[in-house]
Parts: sequence; structure tokens; C-alpha cells
Amino acid sequence: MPENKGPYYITTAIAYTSGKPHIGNTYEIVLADSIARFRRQEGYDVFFQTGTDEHGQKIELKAEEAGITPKEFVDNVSTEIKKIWDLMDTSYDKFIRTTDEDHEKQVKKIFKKLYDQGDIYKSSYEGLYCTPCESFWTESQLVDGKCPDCGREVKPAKEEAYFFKMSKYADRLIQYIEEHPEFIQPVSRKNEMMNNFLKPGLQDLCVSRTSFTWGIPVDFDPKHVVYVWLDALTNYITGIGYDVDGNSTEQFAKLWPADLHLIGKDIIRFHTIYWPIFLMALDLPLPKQVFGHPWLLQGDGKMSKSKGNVIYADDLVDMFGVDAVRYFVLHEMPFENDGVITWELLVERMNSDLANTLGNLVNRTIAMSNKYFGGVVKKTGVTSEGAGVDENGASLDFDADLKAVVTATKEKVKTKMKTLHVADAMTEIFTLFKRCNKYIDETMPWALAKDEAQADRLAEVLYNLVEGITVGANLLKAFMPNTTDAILAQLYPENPKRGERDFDVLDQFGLRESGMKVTETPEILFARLDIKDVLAKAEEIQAAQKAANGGVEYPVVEKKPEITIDDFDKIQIQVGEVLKCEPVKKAKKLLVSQIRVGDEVRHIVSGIAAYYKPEEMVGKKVAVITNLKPCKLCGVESQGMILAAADDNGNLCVVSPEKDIIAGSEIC
RNA sequence: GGCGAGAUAGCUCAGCUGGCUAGAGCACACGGUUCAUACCCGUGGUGUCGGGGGUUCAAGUCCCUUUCUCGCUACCA
Repeated sequence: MPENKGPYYITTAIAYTSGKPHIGNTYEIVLADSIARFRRQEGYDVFFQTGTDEHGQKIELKAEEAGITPKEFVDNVSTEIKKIWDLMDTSYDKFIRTTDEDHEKQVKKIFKKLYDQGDIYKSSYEGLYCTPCESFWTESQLVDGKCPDCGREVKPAKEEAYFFKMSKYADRLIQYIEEHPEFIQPVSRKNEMMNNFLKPGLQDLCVSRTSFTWGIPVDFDPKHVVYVWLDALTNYITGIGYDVDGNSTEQFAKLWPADLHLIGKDIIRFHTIYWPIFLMALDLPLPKQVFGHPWLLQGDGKMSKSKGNVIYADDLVDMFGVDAVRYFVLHEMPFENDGVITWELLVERMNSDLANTLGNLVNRTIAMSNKYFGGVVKKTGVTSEGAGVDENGASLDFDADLKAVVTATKEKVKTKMKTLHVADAMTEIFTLFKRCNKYIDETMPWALAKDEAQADRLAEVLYNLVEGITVGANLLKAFMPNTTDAILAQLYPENPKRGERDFDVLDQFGLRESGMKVTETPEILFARLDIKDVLAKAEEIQAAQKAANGGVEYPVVEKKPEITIDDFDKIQIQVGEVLKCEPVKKAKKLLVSQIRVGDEVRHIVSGIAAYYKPEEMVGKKVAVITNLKPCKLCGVESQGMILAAADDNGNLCVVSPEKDIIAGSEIC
């Protein structure tokens, strides 16, 4: 066994249990798994944690829709997620759920502790909340009794809330980030965090909610539940036995701080700002590294359930096999940019890398060993040493070159993995396999076989091939564990264990004992696929998905408090006709429209530039709130508001009268 | 609008602190080979290195400028 290099604690983000994860979500666990496996191979004492994030309003609503309790709902989804993680052969050590009793208990205690020490405070600004700005103001901050930001009325707070004093720790965090350049990966993300959040000054974070109940209740104020990020992020410490009262487990002492939090790039902010600050408040050391990986996107249009083109891991595994899917997602994901997945790309990788380069190599090597030596692989020592050079001066000592490539690969893979460049690491391994294929052409075993006198040379060639493949197969273990086993099972049929090598010796050549046999019945590792067949199957899957999703996914909308007809009556809505529309300078999302409302024409700014071109708006009749206090946006005064509907998938449309009616008509 | 990244072969991308005829993989074409899953090996391309200017003996590689793309962020009355 390699020497123990010490503990290594790696986590994925915990998956939100609102539904079955698609292949893009599944990518993260595979990436984490390959890193975890690789570190284990290197000799680290790895602890790999993943799990599910199970609280929040969205889940509360989904459960209601399904007619079951939230707990039943998350039990189902969590089980399904775990099943997929297992299907992908991921070697996590712990699967935590935020509904686990010990987790909930610690979160309550953490909240209390932070409250007691003054980091969390209950909003004392009751009555002066500006809803659109999502900000509380003190009496003294108001300008003319109005919100100093937008100048609108501040209202009595709808809900009291607890806040976390982020600003208190901001300087320490900035210092930490500056002193640990490797903390945020890739580094481009570090700049975004510094420039957009830390340098301008951190806002306090709201850490409780009262608008729903599916969450961890605040012990001492049970109408509040703990805001999901404080709940979710702490899984990284509660999962390994952290206890606020100082009774943390030995495991915690050993593993914390984590070596790597692997997360999607969308939640970098929570992991590199709020999480470190929570930890500082708890007086715990910060994780060593946070890697915000890019996304695996579907190439052919946006994934959507109604289109039925969502790609799920289990469908892919059915069609291609686990390791092929692992290979694909790891290979297609560069370090910084988003990767793309399509059925065509999947087939291409499968055929060219897995079937042609690797599968065929193993197959032809075994076939020749059987054909020429009855499967016995002997090291004879008849090498190509001293073969000289060809007419172009190129070395004919093919053995030496093959060995050099094979033995150098381990170090190359290690180097790539050190910086988490998993795709590049795999490429190095496939370079090894390609070198083996080339070696066959160089040495031409079929030609050697025709000459009795060359029998020992032929044996040596085949030995070298089997040995080279053995090394490559062992290097592949972190990424495609089943393939490693499948190859070794064929090269060492009597006892595959004899083909397994410690990572430390993967830079050595010639460890295979001479005289062992390879299998008499080679099996194809990866079958070539026809793109037509695959596309046909993909269509079947899409059709099934569409059918299964006859039900519609409704948007989740945070509930507002009940109002009376008098409240409603305060709002004046009228039909407006868009006369003219143009983009607002200095703004990306804004359009300014000239709208006829009765006998007056108003300028109204709307955040719809991403959905409507200015010329599309002209001539439309829309619903307009006409008694809204005017307000300047990006330097342009807006005298009202165009009503529009938006769903959860980024669609938006303005609201128009169903029949033609004259501009100025009141909507009531 | 602010901050940042990028624009290199048909496609996806490498090209560090400037230096010999600009690379890899895939795709494509031609040649070789037959052990093998019609597979493997070799050879090949015209790349205005986004446009324009500049520094230098020498610039994808540095500076300025311009166009476009992308990320984060603000505005979304």
C-alpha cells in the first residue's frame, strides 16, 4: 500500500430535492468521485460527502401539489437522487440529508449561538421596509420619510426577520482571499466576488423566513424557519460530526477544514462569501479550496420537460453503460468553459475513443496472444534495443519509446489532477493507449509470426503490450473503475487482483509476471454505435418523457399577505397603447416606451429588453399602472409600470387586453 | 453602466515571462496495413492568429484603439 498522505475531505454541493436531477446535475458527483478516487489511489485518507438539500418553499408547494407531506416528498426524491449517484458508481462515504435529525439539531444550535453572540440580530426596523429594494431603513436614514434608495413609500414590515452581520467579517475575508489565491477556483471567479461584493461593501444577509414553514424552525422564535443557505451550507460540518458546544467528533477534528468544496458556478457566492463568514463566526478554519465548475449544457436547445428533451443519467447509462457516461461528462467538461452534450457528440466520443482506441486495442492484443501463443504472455528479453535508426534517422528502438511513454504517464496524470484538470488527465491516459496502438503497427506482430526465429521477439512485443495496457488500465481506475476491472479481468483471467497495481509503481514497466495467460474469450469492452440507432432511441425517450409530463410545472411564487379590496382599489390600472419604444442608454435590460393612456402620453421604463425588441412593442395595447409614483431608472424617468407575466423558466410576456379597446380604459 | 474573460485550421481548443517554417484532438482526403470492434498507423490543408495602429532586430505572444462574444453585477416601477 502507498503511504498514508493524510486526510482529504471533499464535498459536492448537496442536491436540491425539487425533482430528479438531469445529466448536468449528475456531472458534479462524477467529477467529485473521480477526484476522490484519485486521491485515494494516491494514498490520501479520503472522506467524500454528498447529499440532499431538502427544505424550502418550493418543496413545500410541490409536496402540496402531489398531495403528500413535504417529508414524504423529499424522502422520495432523495432516494431517487441517491439511486442515480449509486448508478454512476460514485464512491461517497456519506450521504447527508438536511432533514437528518442531528443536522437539524446542530443548525438550531448554530443559529442560537450566532444570535447569542450578536452576529445574528432580529430586525429592529419594523415598519420601515422597502419591498422592492428588499431593504430595511432606520428613521434617520429616510429622505422625506421615503426610501433613500428609490424614494418610494416604506411600509410596515410584512415579516420580521433575522439578519446576519456580514460586514463585521468582510475585512477578514478579503484578507483571507488575498492571502490564499488558490481558495477560489477558477481564479476569474475570485475577481468577480471581490469586485462585485466584497469591495463595494457587504450587505447583511437575511437568515430567516416566515412565509413558509418547511424548514428548520428557529428554536427561540418558532414562527421563523432558518433560511436555506444557513441550513444547507452547514451540512459540510454537521455531516462529519461538528458540535457547537465543543463536543465535536474525532472525525471532525481530523477532517476539518475541508480540502475541496466542489460546486456549480452559480453558487460560488454562497460558498466563498457567506459560508466562510459563517465559519469565522463559529471560529472555525475556512475550507482550503472552492471550485466552481462550469456546466454541462444541452447543445440542441434549452432543456425542458415539456419539450421532453431532458437527458437523464439513467437513460444514458442504459444506452452507453456507466463508464462511457462517466468518460463523456468528464471529457466534455473543460476547466473554465461550459461543456456541451448532444447525442451526436456522445456517439462520437464513444466510437472514436472508447471503442476504437481503447476497446479495440485490448481486443486485438488478446486476440494475438491467443493466436500466436495460446494466450500465454511471456517476457523473453528479446527487445528492440540496438535496432538503430531508419533511413530518416528515426529510432527503431520501439520498445524503449513505448516504455518511456507508459512510465511517464503517471506523473503527467498526477500533475493535471493536482489542479483538478480532470479532462486533461484522461487525455494523458488515452495518449498512452494510442501509443500502444502505434507500437503494434511498428512491430508488426503478424509479420514476426511468419518467422519461427522471431518467436521470442513476438512474445516480447505482446508482453510489452499487455504490460502497457495494464498500466493504462490502472491509471484509468479513478475515472472509469468498471473499465479497469473489465480490462484486468481479461488480461489476468485467473486472478484479476494480480493486475492491480499501487499508484506508486505505475511509473514502472515490466511488473507482470512472465508466463501468465490472458483470457481465451475476449469480450468487447465498448461496442461501436450507429448514430441512427441512438437518435431513434433518443426520440423514444423524448416521446415517453412528454407523455409522462402531461402535467405542467407551475411556477413557484412567494405568497404575499392578504389584502382587502380597499388595498386593491389604491392601484389604478389602465390600457395603454405603445406609440414608440427604444432601449434605455446605459442599461441592458431596460426599454423606455411612450404610451398613450387616454389623452396623455407617458414615458414608461420596463425591464423587458431581453424579451421584446423595441419595434415589437410599438402598436401593442398593454396594461399599465398609472398612479405609481414616478421614479428615475438609469437616468430616465418612468411614469408608471407595464404589467407583464413571468414564469420560472425565464419566459415573459406583457399583459394585453383580449379584445381591442381604446387606450385609457380603466382596468378594474 | 461597472468589473472581468475571450476572439487562433471546418469543429473544440493549446500556445508560459515576445524568438527558428503557428500546434493538438475530432472531422475530411489520400496512402499503408490486416492482429483487431471496416480497426490501427502514416501523410495532407489554404489558417489575413477578430479589424486598425504602435513598440521591437523580432509579436497570437507587449501597448493603444475598434468591433463582436461571454461571465459576474446594477437598473427590471
